[in-house]
Amino acid sequence: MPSKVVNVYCPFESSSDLLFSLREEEEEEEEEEDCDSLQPSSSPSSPASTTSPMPTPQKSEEEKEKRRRRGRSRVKNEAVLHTIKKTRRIKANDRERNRMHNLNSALDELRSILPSFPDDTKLTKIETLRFAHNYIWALSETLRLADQSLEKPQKDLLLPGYLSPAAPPSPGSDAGSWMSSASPASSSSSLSICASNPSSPATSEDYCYGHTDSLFPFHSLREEVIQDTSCFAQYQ
DNA sequence: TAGGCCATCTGGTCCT
DNA sequence: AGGACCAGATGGCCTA
Repeated sequence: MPSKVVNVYCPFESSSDLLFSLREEEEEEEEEEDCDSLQPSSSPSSPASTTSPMPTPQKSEEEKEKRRRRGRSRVKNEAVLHTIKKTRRIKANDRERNRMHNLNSALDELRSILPSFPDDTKLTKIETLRFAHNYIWALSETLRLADQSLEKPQKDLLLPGYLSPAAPPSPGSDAGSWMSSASPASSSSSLSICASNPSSPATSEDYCYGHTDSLFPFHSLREEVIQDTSCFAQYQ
């Protein structure tokens, strides 16, 4: 059975603030437990009252003092352990937060080199990863076809115009075929629109959207480009 | 209002 | 032992 996770809202500016507060809290707990630790001497089940012979008043005071000290040190040890656990957790939380921030920064960098869509909505994490995958595939496919066309020039193999970085699709070109080739699956073909240099987003945008806004169903395309995972199979 | 996305916390596991 | 990584849980925010 999964334990219920309780999210604790942290109103503190920093871990040290929180630690300070925790210490105060623990000191209070400690005081309470100290009081408790004094109780057993009056308890009927206390070993002192059952196993040892009746102590003299002086000895009983010493025993009590010893017990007090033992109780205090036990509580102190528990409190220290508790504090150590808490500080470790806080440190681990900080690290985890930083780790996720780094991950998000990397995703932002990835987003920044991917062609953006006209509606300019930020890609979600999963969309970014899928789009990047498809984008890389489209670029490598472009290179492969370009190589082939160099090896077999002219009529043996015609590099589709839309896949040539030097020849982006013209407004009058067949948008349908442009979208439906050069992909492991016809449905993910629109990748080819992004087969331009990722390091030059402006060019990418020109290439991807420059003159084709009126031709291109970008919203459905976005779904298509990002969501299509069929080309994953090629690399699995 | 339901569902999607996200940030954060948390405990477990693996690695150095 | 401590840090990195991971997955589950939870709550907040936003949008259709």
